[in-house]
Amino acid sequence: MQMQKNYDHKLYEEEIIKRWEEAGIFKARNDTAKKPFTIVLPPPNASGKMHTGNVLMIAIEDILIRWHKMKGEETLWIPGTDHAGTETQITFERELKKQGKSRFSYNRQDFYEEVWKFVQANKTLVEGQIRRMGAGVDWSRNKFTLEPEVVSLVCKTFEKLYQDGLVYRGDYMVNYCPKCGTTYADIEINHIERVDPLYYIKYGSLVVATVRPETKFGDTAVAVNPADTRYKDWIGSEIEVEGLSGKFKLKVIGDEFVDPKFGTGVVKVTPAHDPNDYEMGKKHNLATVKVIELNGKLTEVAGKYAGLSVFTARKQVVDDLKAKGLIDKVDEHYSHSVAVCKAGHDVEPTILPNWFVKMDSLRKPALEAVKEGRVKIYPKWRTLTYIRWMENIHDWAISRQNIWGIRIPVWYSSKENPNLIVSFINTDGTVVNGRLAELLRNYTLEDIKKGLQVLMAPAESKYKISVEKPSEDCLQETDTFDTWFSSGQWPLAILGYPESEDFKYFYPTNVLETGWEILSKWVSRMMMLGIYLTGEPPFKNVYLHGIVRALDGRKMSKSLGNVINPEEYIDEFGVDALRMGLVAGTATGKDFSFPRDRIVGYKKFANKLWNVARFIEPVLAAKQSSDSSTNEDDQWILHELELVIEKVDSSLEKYRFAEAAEILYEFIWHKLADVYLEKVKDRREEASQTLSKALDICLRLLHPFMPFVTEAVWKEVFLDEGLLISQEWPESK
RNA sequence: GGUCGCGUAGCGCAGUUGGUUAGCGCACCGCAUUCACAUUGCGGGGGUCACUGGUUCGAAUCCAGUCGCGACCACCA
Repeated sequence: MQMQKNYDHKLYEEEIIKRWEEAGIFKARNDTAKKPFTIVLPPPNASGKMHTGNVLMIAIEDILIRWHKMKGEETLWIPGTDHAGTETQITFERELKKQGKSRFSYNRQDFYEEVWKFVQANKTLVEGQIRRMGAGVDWSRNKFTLEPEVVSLVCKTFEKLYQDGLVYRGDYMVNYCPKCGTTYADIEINHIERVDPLYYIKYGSLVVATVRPETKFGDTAVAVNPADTRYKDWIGSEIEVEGLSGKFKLKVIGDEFVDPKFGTGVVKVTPAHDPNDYEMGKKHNLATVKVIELNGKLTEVAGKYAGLSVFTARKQVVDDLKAKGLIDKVDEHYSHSVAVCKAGHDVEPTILPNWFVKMDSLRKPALEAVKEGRVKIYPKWRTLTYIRWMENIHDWAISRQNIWGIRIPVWYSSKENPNLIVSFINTDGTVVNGRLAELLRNYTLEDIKKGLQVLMAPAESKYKISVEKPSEDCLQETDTFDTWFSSGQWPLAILGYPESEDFKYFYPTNVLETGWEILSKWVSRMMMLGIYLTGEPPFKNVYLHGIVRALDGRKMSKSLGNVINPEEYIDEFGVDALRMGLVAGTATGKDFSFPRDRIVGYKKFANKLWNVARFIEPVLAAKQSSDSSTNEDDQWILHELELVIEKVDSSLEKYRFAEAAEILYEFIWHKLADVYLEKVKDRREEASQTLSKALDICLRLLHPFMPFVTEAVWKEVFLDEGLLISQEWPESK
């Protein structure tokens, strides 16, 4: 059948995917005679659609997989999706709000099941998109992070960490968001610049400057810099302060932390609600007085302000201080950075018992593996980012006050812990909360368990860590694991650690390819947990791609309205062009703007290749090549072809994908088509062998980059040879 | 504040350990047009490689500083 004049991607993409699937090309076997090559696909969130970053990620990983497969290795690329705890829950709760409901309308169990249903639909969508990209993943090994085997591994790891003394429950200063009802890890918090009034408040004969006057009820000292001559003599003394509810006394402490240049050089110390004050409090043995409740309201220590929200209280406190003449002055234009959560709410530094993993012993081998070059990071300069992060890491809070996630396997005996604070939905549908001991007078433990929403265990609670429920009188912790705690074990979970054949054959994986922005959040955690459990880093190489920004060069965001939907580009230009354009868009792993021009260019390139084949195919079909001979033109193009094979190989070995793409583009278009094809027009049949060889090798080399058009052309020209993906990678001499 | 990076043609970028006339895509200008492809071909214009100084026979490339930009991390009551 004659080839059409132009290549139309829409006619081929779906059909080619089916041919790969039917041939079972990407289903990996544990073939010990072959060298394994493994990539774990960074699991996209199951809560949304694929974005341009995912496209780039899939494109690069598919290049590696197809390249190694053609080189004869046993390749395995495992797909999966992530439950993305906080993010998914926020998305789902937004949906609930539209129906006039919230997570407090459900007990824990029912809520979890509702989110599960919500996620299933999106998960199917994302999986369909990965498939449409032509990704050579092994769907038979597909996993979701909340499947039983994964949950079981994650819980066992937690138990093991605890047995090794690496888990503790501690009072800790956390970033607590009263609106989200959850704590956030430091790395999840954003700091934004904002202008707020800075109040200068009279503290006896001293004046302190603060943006948070409402926390004054929790002050347990004032601090000055020991080198500050103005206040040196005050250190160690006690000052009497006229407050809103009478006089009180405060110690004056000296601490290097205080910046003499800020405000008056005197700082009020509130250990319960400020991370630095917390540190100072520990150092100077100060009492910790809680002013703000977990619901964001002031506690009884605030006297008449108790029960008010932070902002209301601040306003009233300031008004009352003014009325009493206790405000010295107000700087209305004080610009400072404020910690905000993912949803943009102000974060309340709060003391809350949480589960922590000690980092000290875990980070050491993970740092050394990179420093000693056993794990290589590309581009090389990102190595520094990793090393700096690992050197400065502190203990990791792994508990989240989220429902959507893996529930922490910790148990509190109802008999031993009368002070547990419990919320549950009663059999009549009302929400009841209070101290467990009191609730048990009116309700049965069974009813509480059944309707359980949240429990909060005070610091002194007795607990048991166990994957299995220890006894019937126990309530399970309602916190879940930080998503990064489970995804930090993803390479192990997905390979069936510790017993499976897959794990024994395919671990450690060869390349971990992901965006550099999760180097610290994800890559470092996989390193630590992977080494901790197996003694070996989970991957040998890390390739970090840049972030794809919008056409205007800015970060894509819904609010800017500049988000690019990859599917539109797939429709218009084809998967090959989109993939190749993105891969060629940046050579250094830097962030880059969505390279629309290149995508257009590679669509034309696909057509160019198609027409090169249209030129060559009739020559080969005539099969009169017995009288073929070579002249200097043939020798020239064959020589150039050798160079291309070498260059593409060496570029790929160095993870220089854009370079390899440009080499192929340049050769096929400007040497093979523009020069060589023009020259042989008068002696086509004589050159048929050279033409055949050139096309054959070009298709093989280009296949990992543009799998669809190459496979389509291959079928037109070399049908008898089977699928192109099953051919061997060209070796340079 | 700490760290990493960036500044090369109108725009978007490449330039590997310093080495002949600094490249690529898009855009622009001129010419060609049934012959594989107009999703085309041939030709062309356009750059003090941010600035200053240094190392060198030789610097876009190495070093120091200045200016401008970005990101990450940390954080100031």
